[in-house]
Amino acid sequence: MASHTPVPAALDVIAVLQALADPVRLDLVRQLRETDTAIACGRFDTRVAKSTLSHHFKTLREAGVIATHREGGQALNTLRSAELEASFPGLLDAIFRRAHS
Amino acid sequence: MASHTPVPAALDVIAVLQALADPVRLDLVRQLRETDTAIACGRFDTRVAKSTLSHHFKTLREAGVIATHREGGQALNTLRSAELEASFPGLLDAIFRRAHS
DNA sequence: GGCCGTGTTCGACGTTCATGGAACAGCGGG
DNA sequence: CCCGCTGTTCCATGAACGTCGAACACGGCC
Repeated sequence: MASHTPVPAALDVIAVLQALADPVRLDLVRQLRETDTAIACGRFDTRVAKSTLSHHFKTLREAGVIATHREGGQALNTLRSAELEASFPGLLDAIFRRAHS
Repeated sequence: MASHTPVPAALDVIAVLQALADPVRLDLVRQLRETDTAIACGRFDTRVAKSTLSHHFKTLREAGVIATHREGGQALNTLRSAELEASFPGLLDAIFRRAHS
């Protein structure tokens, strides 16, 4: 299951930065941030294989950047904005203010 | 030479995040940020070998996070705070507000 | 039950990376 | 001139990473 990955107790700076320091993952986070609604794994705009996508989601989940909850047949992903803002206020703002591509 | 590495024209988000997403490098940046003065490569508080340290400095330099200028017998490193703030305002603040090595 | 859509897991492959030792270059001081 | 200090480069090694295809698990739906 997707929710099998435990949510980290405290957000680790290195883990979060490593999770965001990848073009594909940063783009996923960007899409989550733009819509601000839960997005199923298969609905993202990306060119990588679905197994690769699943791996990236796992990385983001383990870093505490996103949360995944099953609903119906699909896994809905949400950005953990509140937790990120609590640990690193302004981080995503700083990254995406100029982050294109 | 240290100054042989050209300063990147525009700061790349991925490169900056990758540069900061390493415990050793993040600690180097933290030390530079705390003192806010130029620090020679050998003056940093770290446990890695000097060749490893040189490699990390190269990474930080190529990402545009730090600048190195030779003076006397040693290479003085400075944090490129202005450029970082211009490209990603509040990034370092967000990272180090809670980043306790 | 059988099928299909959705995600995850499992190798596997190639690349990148962090690390350290050794050798080298530049520079200053005796 | 030679020695010591500082930092870089070269090479090697082991680990981690990104990528994909195939196989599997789960849940609706006909």
